[in-house]
Amino acid sequence: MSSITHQVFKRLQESLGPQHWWPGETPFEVMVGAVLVQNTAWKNVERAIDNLRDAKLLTLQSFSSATIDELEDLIRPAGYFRQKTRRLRGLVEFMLQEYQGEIEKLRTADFLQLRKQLLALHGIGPETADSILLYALDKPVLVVDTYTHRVFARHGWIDYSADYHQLQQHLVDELPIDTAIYNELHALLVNVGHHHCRKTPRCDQCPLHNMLPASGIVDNDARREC
DNA sequence: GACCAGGCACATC
DNA sequence: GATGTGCATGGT
Repeated sequence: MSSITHQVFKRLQESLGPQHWWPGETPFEVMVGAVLVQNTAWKNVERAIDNLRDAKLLTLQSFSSATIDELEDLIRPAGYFRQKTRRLRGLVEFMLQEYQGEIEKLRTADFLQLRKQLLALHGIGPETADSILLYALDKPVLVVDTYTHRVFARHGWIDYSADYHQLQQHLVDELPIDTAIYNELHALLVNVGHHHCRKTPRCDQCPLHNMLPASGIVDNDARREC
């Protein structure tokens, strides 16, 4: 018997197809994007990443030797540019200090240990850490976000008060441990978040639109959900 | 002009 | 533990 979460995954996958995430070329670029996208539209992140690429600063080494002023100026379109510049410099500094700036050493480390180290950095919270682990380093870690919370809470599949870890654990418990599934599921949920849940709430185009809450009772919030 | 976007840290009660 | 606020740009 298939869990709700697995049904959601299959349904999204069937209607939306492969998502080809993360939209970034190198592990370092993925990490930069993971920080820059914090509470920000991806379009704005793209501008900042393009700026960094044009300035040849999309490598760990060049990024670390650039000046703060230069980085802030290039990162500006992504918003919160002073904070994000400091956060990225902190992340880069960490990787240089603890892993000699070598992605391969990050990749071969114990990922649960690495997760703790990332969370200890200023400005790296659970979603950013998990995005780095999954999308930059291919670790079997499921990323959850506000869209995930919104969809699952409004359908009554989890409690509104569930925190990041509770939501993540619930989903993982209902899925095989599989990096490819984690990769696609998060991407698919962001996709529906962008195209349905906000712009056209409760539309019949949404892949999840007629999936009923666990209780069978549709509350006002769930009614607004796709 | 208001509201929002793939968070996070910090203050206050 | 819950709730509120600052951070900042660009699109709708």
